[in-house]
Amino acid sequence: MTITQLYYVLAVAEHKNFTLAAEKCFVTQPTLSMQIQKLEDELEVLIFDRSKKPIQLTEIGQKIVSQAKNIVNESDRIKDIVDQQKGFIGGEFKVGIIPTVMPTLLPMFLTNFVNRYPKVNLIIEEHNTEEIIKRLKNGHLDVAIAATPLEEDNLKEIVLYYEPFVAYIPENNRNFDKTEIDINDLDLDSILLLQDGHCFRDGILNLCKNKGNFTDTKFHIESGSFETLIKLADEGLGTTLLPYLHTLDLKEKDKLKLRHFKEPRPAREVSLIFPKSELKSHIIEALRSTIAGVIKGAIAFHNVEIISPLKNKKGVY
Amino acid sequence: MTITQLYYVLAVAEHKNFTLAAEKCFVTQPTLSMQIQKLEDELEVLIFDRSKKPIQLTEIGQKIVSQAKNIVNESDRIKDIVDQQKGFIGGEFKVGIIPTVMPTLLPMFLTNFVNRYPKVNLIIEEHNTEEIIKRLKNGHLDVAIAATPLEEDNLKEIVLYYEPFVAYIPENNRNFDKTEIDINDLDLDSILLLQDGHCFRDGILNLCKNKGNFTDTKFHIESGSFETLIKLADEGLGTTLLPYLHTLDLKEKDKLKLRHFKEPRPAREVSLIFPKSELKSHIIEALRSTIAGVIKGAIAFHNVEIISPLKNKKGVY
DNA sequence: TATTTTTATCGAAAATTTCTATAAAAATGA
DNA sequence: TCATTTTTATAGAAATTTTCGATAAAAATA
Repeated sequence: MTITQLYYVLAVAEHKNFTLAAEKCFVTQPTLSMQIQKLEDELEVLIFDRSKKPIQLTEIGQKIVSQAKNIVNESDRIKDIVDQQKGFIGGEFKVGIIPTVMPTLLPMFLTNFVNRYPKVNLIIEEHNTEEIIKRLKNGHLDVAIAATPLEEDNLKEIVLYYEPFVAYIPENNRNFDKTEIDINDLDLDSILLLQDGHCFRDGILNLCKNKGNFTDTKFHIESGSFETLIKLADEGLGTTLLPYLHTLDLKEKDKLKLRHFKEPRPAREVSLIFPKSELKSHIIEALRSTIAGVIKGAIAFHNVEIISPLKNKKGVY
Repeated sequence: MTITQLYYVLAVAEHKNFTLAAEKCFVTQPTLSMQIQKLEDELEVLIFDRSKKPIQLTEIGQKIVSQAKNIVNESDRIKDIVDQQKGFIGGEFKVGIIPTVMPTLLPMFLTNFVNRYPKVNLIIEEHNTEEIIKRLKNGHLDVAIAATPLEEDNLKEIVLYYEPFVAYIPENNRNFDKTEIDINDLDLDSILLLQDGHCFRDGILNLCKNKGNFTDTKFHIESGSFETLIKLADEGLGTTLLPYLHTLDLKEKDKLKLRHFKEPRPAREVSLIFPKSELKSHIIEALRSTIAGVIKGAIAFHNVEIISPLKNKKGVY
């Protein structure tokens, strides 16, 4: 059994087609067919059911593929280990970002980073927090950007910045006339939230719980994007909370509906998260310093007391 | 990079000698030398420092070896997965056993098992509970026999038997004349115990704690074997507790010093422990049924109320 | 310094992987 | 249904890789 054979198996498992898989592996179809046959002979099992179209994995084939992924993954890491030791900043680098951070943060650092580290092949993926944790742990992501603290075993967190929440209050709302707003002013039943799984929502709910005024009311109107929430709020369906960076993109007339919170301001902690093994620590540090550089100009609320929703934790940002 | 090359690296790392490593791999020394050079060329690092005698791993070499172990381990599992699917009972099977179970249980089932499953290459290792958990999780053991419950993530437990504790009371002790003994009769300060790390000791301490009369006294006399404890007890240094199976091997005159407990009897739960992935479930079941068969005759206290020390759990054994 | 032990290098032999060409089988479409 | 297309398997040759035996070079030992 060779690692190459396992690669070939994974390619066929993915594309369900020997010819296509061979192309992706940059070999001819007979080469790939023979190598897979050799492996099947050695293990004395059929990995693929070739009678089905498209080709299917056999029961045992599924288990073999799953283990083959492990092996190929682990063997790819050898290269990473060597790069790490050499301090080489380059190679494939997979970054996971949560949806509520992606559109605002990514454009701020992307160009900067790829110019500074041209040898890094950056792969950005959007996932929710749960998926991000899973992928960091199984090695499908090298690093992630998400709301913290997560306090997950084997994962390390480095805070990038604290992003305050800003209330978006439509004109007909009773709080519209206030210049600054307090958390307790908000009617929790009418806060519009993001759908489950988005950590930003978790953040807000925890915040409310921590303030001791969280009621178990069901929020029937939930959306996956702030754009929708803003429109719903404008329709008079309630208020919503926006992370500060999102408010920068609002239309001028919508910006008039923003109300900052009184101190301690609710904020979310946004961090770099990565496996404790720190396999790509040099690239991670490169990413951290790039983001730190661009964020400094954008979030200028230094030394203001804030309160982080996920941990009711006070800090200075 | 090939799995074979990684095997070769591991062999040299183990034997610190190319010639010897080549022998163990059943290839000639030039073959092994060249393959390792090829890998070093591909990774562009030196794995071994050949200037030192005996040969040493470089810093990066250590990391590569550690990862190579992973990869080789994971690739060996492919064979296990196939065997598992086929229901084949054979191949390498590593069993870990704690020291306080090893000498009594192993002789009872070993011959029986190897006769019944001649294709299994049984490898027995003695480790303490902590080490066993580690090795089950990293794949160095297929199954283990230890005192339970452990309640470890990713490990499954199947109870083999409940083994009562029997008090060993020297003649000069105030409890010697009792025919049956109660847990509360024992003077905790003078119970002789096994040294730390042996789960049997943990078992007794928990038992005492559960009975609510555990004092934080330091036990200055601690030993690694029951034989020593018995001798110490005979010297008048206190009493000790023995697992039932150990009492069967005592000399006749020492058996006179044994006192069984009143119900509910203190007992330890001895279980098979294995990864939830159940890679070798057929062999594990074969082992379980073999042990169950021989233990039935040995521990004949069925339907007697017992109390298990690790969980203050009552059950019938 | 001679001897032994150990590792590296060389060229040939053996084994393997891959390729091209083509056959066989299956799916598609008129 | 039958020709056409698509897909996989097979065969033999070429290329590559792995291994070996012989031996050189280097290091350790006596």
